[in-house]
Amino acid sequence: MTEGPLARIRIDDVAREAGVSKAAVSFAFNSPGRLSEETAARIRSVATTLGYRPHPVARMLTAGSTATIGILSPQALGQVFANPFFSLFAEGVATVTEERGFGLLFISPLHGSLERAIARATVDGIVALGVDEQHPEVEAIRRVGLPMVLVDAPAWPEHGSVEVDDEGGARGAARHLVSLGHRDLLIISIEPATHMSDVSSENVVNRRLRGYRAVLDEAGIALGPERIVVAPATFEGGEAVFLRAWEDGLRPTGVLSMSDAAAAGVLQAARHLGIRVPEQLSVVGFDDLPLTRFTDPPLTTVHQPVRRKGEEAARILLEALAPRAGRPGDHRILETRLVVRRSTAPLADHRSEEVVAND
Amino acid sequence: MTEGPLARIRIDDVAREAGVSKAAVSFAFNSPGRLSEETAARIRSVATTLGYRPHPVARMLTAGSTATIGILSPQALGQVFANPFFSLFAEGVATVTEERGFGLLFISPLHGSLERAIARATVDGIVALGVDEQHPEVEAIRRVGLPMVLVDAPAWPEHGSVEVDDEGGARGAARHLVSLGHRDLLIISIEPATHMSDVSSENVVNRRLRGYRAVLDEAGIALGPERIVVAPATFEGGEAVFLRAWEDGLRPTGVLSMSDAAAAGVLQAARHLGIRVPEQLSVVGFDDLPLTRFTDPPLTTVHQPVRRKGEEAARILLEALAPRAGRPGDHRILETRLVVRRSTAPLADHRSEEVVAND
DNA sequence: CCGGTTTAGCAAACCGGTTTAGCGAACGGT
DNA sequence: ACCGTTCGCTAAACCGGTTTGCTAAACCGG
Repeated sequence: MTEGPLARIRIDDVAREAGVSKAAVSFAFNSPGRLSEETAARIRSVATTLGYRPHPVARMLTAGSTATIGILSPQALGQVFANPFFSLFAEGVATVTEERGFGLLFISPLHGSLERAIARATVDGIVALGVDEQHPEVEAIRRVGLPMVLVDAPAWPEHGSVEVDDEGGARGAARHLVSLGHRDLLIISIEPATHMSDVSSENVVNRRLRGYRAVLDEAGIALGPERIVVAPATFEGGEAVFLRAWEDGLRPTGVLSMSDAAAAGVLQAARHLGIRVPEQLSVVGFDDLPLTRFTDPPLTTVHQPVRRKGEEAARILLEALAPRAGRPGDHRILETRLVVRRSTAPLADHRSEEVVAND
Repeated sequence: MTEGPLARIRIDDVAREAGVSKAAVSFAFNSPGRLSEETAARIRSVATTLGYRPHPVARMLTAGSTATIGILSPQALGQVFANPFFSLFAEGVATVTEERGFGLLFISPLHGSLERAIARATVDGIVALGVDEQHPEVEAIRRVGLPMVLVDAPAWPEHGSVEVDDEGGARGAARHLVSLGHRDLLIISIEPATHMSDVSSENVVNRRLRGYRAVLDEAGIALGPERIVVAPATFEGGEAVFLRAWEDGLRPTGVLSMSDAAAAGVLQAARHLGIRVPEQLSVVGFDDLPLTRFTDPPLTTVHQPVRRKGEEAARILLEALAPRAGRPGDHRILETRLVVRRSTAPLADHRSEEVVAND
């Protein structure tokens, strides 16, 4: 494939060929002022004809920095990239790291051990998604002395954090359905183990649930356990769980899904059952991922600024690495907002009765 | 944010604390056999209480390898992650690198220069997407002496490559529509500059176009230039370009799109125009990305094994890094196949006439 | 009790660069 | 003609580990 014999050109090779010391070669690139213009030019020309590139690892070692930051997630990378939420988040992180000239390394469990992966990672700092204070990994990172920013985890003095108002968003979604007259709802939660819409599952799920519940309680709507079902945050997951609920005799007029993908699956299930959306069933998703543009009808959902979350996390981290004047806070809480599209509509009266009867 | 004062623990600190030489400390971790079990244990315990982690960069320098591979793409990372094709590809690469204990670094132009980014990348090898032999970057990589695998680029002795039978896939798509009786077609090509479904645009686009054309020529179907339109590989792009074609008076009964996203946009445009799919319009996409699960109706499309493309690329690269017995070939060509779903149907006769009239 | 082998651990070289300290030659001023 | 700078470059230390070569002590059998 590529050459084996052709050994890499080292700085000494260039020095010898140009008849100077290796220090001179280094100067020729990094502090040309310390050499006569003539010699500097000669050295550079020798270097190019030899095809010399300074060894990045050696350079890192002396520089004491890697100019790279890591994105850490506790799942296997295969799962991570399958998750559109993550892609969007990474997009945000990448935009700012790239602009600042930083590389991006993905850190995931190596042979099952995140700790090992962290120890081996050549990064200046870490953006962690889906871990919170409790996770032992966080302690591991701190021990190594790496700056980090936790996403979707509560603030903490020792590191930066970026959060989103999940609870408020959930309240908005629930309020929307309630104000449309819906009282018979199905909540689709996210299964922790698999592909997650949002990775720091437990907390995010709880916060959203709290939001839904607050509004429903206030509206006097009972929320029995059979009304809260769990599904992986996938198209298939949402489809299956809604079909099952239907078979179980539930006849909700509104669905609150914690993930867009599952919401899209519900749309599909409804179509299959001959239920018209939004006339007979209202569906609200969560996250406002790009996939909402492909659904029919377009999905009403809770928008959260996923890309900006990535941007903010990266910004806070880079700020911590190279503190400058007027540094913004280490902790950010970003807003969520309901985006009403066409998968929700007022409760039709004739159905309302049927529903009550069913209740 | 994180502590500044707390300097990183070095190997000398451990050595001093344990009352041994730094060589001994190194042995305690890497060749425990060279130390008495007792001392080795003592050293390790001192190391853990001190929180010592060997500096990964220093270790790389002596090891002569980074245990990391790079994914290179000529676009900005922001665009890269926005591209579901890429996510899927990365998923494949990540799966095998992770399994083999390798890290994954994303390489993209730094301040506009891919060369610079390559020179700085601490990787043992590179999987390159969207570049071909002509690109000067490829030459740059070779100069640095890094093994690489080119994806969607023709085979070449010096490096590995993974391709897909784009032309055959396109033929399959065209044949499908022709055999359903369609003779009035619209081809939606991919705009090179923006978010691309497939990144090595020029070649991929040409290969697919060649495939479409071969079948249509054979069937005696004229393909005037007004029948080939270009759009970014996005939902909006497909939507807009179809609406424009319609306004221009074109009344195709079948659409061959080189990207799934644009095909989904066509579905949306058709809905907007009151055209029923597939009864009045057949649409075929390309790539078979996950988004096809969200469209209504489900999209007929040309499947290509994107994830496997990533897997194969990574495998070939790792094989080149650590050659083992029975190494598989350096070049792979993967198959494509038509997946017929519900966005295509036989041409209805009454429309056939209207179409001919229109031609 | 002695020579030979093993064992345990150390000092130093090395990986490939950057950076500091310093040295000889050219230069300028008087 | 002499002294103090400045200029241009080099030697050596350093970054933080790993690895090689070696030595001193312990161990062994005869």
